[in-house]
Amino acid sequence: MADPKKHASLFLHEDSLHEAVELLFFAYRDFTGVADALLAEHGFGRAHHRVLHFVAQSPGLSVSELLATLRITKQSLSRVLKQLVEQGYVTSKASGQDARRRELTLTDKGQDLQNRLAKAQQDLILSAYEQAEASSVDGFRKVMLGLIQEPLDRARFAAPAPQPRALRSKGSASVANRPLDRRR
Amino acid sequence: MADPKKHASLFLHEDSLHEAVELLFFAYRDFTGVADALLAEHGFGRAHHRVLHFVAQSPGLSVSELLATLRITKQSLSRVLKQLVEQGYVTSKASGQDARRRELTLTDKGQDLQNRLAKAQQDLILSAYEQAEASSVDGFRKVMLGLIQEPLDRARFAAPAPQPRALRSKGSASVANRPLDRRR
DNA sequence: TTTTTGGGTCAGCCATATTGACTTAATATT
DNA sequence: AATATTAAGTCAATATGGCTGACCCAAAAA
Repeated sequence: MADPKKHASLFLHEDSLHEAVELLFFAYRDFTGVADALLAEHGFGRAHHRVLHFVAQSPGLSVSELLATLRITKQSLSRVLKQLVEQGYVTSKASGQDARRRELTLTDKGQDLQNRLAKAQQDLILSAYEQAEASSVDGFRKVMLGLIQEPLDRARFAAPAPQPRALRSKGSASVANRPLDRRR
Repeated sequence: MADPKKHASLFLHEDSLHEAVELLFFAYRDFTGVADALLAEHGFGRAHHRVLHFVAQSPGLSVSELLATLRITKQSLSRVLKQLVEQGYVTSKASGQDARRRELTLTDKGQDLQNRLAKAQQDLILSAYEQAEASSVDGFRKVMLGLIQEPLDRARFAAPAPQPRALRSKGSASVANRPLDRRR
């Protein structure tokens, strides 16, 4: 709205706003769908998958950090987390610094399942990337980022275009290895 | 995988596969979130929203068509559909051609709610479009389309680049006005 | 006439979410 | 040292939105 020229060009795509609503519905339905069969084999659901994903990404994160990311209540998390811990997919050990905090990590068994779940979804994304042009990937990324409302969640994703060399470490230190935000 | 050159360029973006998984999670969470407050005011949930959306898009569609799109069972749909009909958001009348079929349409009340729900989500999408470059929208669209597994659902979206003139009618006959696929 | 189809319904189950209240242990504050 | 706050866990009750299985009815098709 701020830049009238920009808005004018977007006006041409007004139908595409409606279309985008459906694209999100169908794409997300199928994106989650590819992991469901695998989860069902283990008697798990999507809630378990989300826990595995975020624990895999930030090993050692605490229960309250996980709660903030998932945006569910402690009671809701406790049920699935308890199953994952009891069945040996996740370990929960008290922190050295603060013994109240429980640091969550995946066991080998948990990592193995998470790897297979991630592969199923990443294969789908790869095939979508292959069907589009290479330039589409960056556009996809920018629009998706714009859909994320919560600034803290948006901050999880490194800036794409303007990358100060100082911030790029040698390894592929993507967002995957950065600790979650610990601010209250 | 078929084209090794293409794959090589995608290889550079391997981290982006992992990133895309999270983008989908957060973007979809916030995308659905903007409609939730409005739905809650009416005592409805996302299931009601989906019915309103698809009935609005294809007025007169049948129950079985809606079931196929939503991929839920008749029993699951019946609960929410019954509420929507009883509370005067949706009408269900027997078809002239085939009296077994019930043709679903929105009442003015239903259309009004659907308009407000759509606006909330479309405002979010517009703001995401504005934050990205204009070229990003097409990339977003192509990748999202590639994520849709079901060919019938993918066919809902008109081809973007190669548009045979014969298929383009005069009005803005977007996907919104095309009847749903009636194949089994 | 018989079968199939579209739609509806009853009954029960499961997964995932919610709120509210409470406990425990550890850390922080005063 | 006493008190408050925090992180985590738990119990109980409730809601939503899925599911299966078993039916029924009426209309259309075979």
